[in-house]
Amino acid sequence: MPELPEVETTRRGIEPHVIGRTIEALEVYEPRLRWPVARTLPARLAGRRIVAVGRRAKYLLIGLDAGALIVHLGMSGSLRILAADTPRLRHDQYDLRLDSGRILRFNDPRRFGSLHYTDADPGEHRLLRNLAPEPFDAAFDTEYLWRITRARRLAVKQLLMNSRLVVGVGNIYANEALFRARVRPGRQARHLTRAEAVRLVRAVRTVLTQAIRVGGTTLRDYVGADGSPGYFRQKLYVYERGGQPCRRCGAAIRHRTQQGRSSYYCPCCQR
DNA sequence: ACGCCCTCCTGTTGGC
DNA sequence: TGCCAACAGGAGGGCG
Repeated sequence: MPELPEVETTRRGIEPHVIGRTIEALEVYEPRLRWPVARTLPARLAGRRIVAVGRRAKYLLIGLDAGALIVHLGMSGSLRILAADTPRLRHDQYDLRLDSGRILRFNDPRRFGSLHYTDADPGEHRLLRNLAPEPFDAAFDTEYLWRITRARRLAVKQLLMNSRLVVGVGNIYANEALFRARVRPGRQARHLTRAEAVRLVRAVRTVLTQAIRVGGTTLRDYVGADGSPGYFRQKLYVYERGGQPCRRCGAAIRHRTQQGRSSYYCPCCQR
């Protein structure tokens, strides 16, 4: 599912194809996404030039000469660069037609993705305003994690997946980071030790970095801008490995449902 | 303030 | 073999 590494891979993949290009048209085939795509969007975008492609948490920010697009891939979305005459497939939801003769095409079987336009600073948009610091920012350090875990009774995995506290980490990377930090997903945040906080900050960063390096994780739908899958699935230690031997110690990986989400951990390596 | 739960959606899977 | 229910999950919003 698109988490930070998949969004960053998409950002890097589309950037060279869209920077400096002018948007000829936005064609919306299915406006019923996570939030309805504004009917006024095509008129606003026609003729705008793309000047930057950024990312904040799991949001892609496409900077225009006036305003910006805020794109979310949801849980099954992907953005691809294609020739303008590429036949449409099932679940293609919108196309951004560029003056290069190519299109930026959004495909999303489950329609949890979204597309917004803002004429102000995207960071002030209601979707971005309350997000936690980026995992690679200096602000995301042991001190920060220590502070937000004190007095919190929620499970540390829920904390990692709460975008007001930590961004970019979804179910896959939360499980993987916790394995690397040797902390069980169900542990209460407030019971994290200082040493574990140090390891967890490091683990979040390294797992995201390593995933970005191989183009993210493809379970089913996700592909990068050129249509190629991510290869981090082969590097997973626990996710979707219930019952299989731990790659570190050989014990059977456990699976359990936590707040309706799958958690995986090694009963031997993780405390 | 905190934290749980619901909701959106559809392809896949597993059980009977 | 075929049908249907359960499941998966990002994340905002509602509620206790």
